[in-house]
Amino acid sequence: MKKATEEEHRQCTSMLKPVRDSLDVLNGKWKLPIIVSLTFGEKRFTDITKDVHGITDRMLSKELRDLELNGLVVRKILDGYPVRVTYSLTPHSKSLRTVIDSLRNWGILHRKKLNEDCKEKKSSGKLVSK
Amino acid sequence: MKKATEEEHRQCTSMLKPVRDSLDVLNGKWKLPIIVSLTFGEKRFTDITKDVHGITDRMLSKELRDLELNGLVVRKILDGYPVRVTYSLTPHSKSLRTVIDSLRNWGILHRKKLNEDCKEKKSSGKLVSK
DNA sequence: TATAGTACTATACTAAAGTATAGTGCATGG
DNA sequence: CCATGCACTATACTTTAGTATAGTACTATA
Repeated sequence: MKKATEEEHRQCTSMLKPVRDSLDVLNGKWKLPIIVSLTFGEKRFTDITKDVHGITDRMLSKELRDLELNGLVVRKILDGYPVRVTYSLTPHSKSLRTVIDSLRNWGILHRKKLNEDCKEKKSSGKLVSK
Repeated sequence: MKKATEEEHRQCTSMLKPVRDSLDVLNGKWKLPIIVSLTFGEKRFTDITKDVHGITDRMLSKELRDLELNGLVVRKILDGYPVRVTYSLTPHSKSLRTVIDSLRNWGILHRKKLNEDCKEKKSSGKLVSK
């Protein structure tokens, strides 16, 4: 039995490593939302601002830089009179699709769950969430 | 074309909402790692500490409370001489499995990608990550 | 008797994430 | 000529996340 738990621990560690690698790159409130916005195609700075409700210019600017450094986003400058800049996903960041889909599905499930729980104990009014 | 972008914007928003719901619940450096640890079965406080490398007692204690409030973790007290406490996943948090798997797979992929990029420009030595 | 384990909490702190507000330079539209 | 849009940057700030260290009350073990 002692042996089994140690084996479990090893398994757990090897499962955790790549999960944490992902979390390191995708951390924070905004990176995934920005990527979701860009899954709908190349966009400009202000377009992303409009999609990702509540983000400030400063944050968007910073997060785009981070994502570019990590090879998830490409920045293209189109010269013209008002210089235009577009952002788009790299093939690599397109592989995040399954991550995003699973988060999206879970989000839907979780909200449904909260509603159900809410109905059960209607009076208590707890919603929790965070 | 104007119409199409507005339609896209609506689509994007409705995709983003549940993704952000998930992120709100799973935010931070530790929640998913803790859940991963518990996917291997009921565990005690110190066992989780050992699995989730680097977490402090304070953080673990706080995050477990958060997760319990959100209905993702159950705390059981087994009375005995040294009082023992165990934590386990709820059926609801077991539905996070696909989220975790996708993050894990992407983490593996991303690390592979970094290594490849590193080989290409061997001299430059950039690894970036964060 | 001393040490270590169990499941934490308390206090104090630093660092990182995020917000608020304003400003820049250039161009077009009314 | 004034306002607005574009793609940002700068400054200053607050909030949250996370770290470090210590301590508690109890028990079992050496």
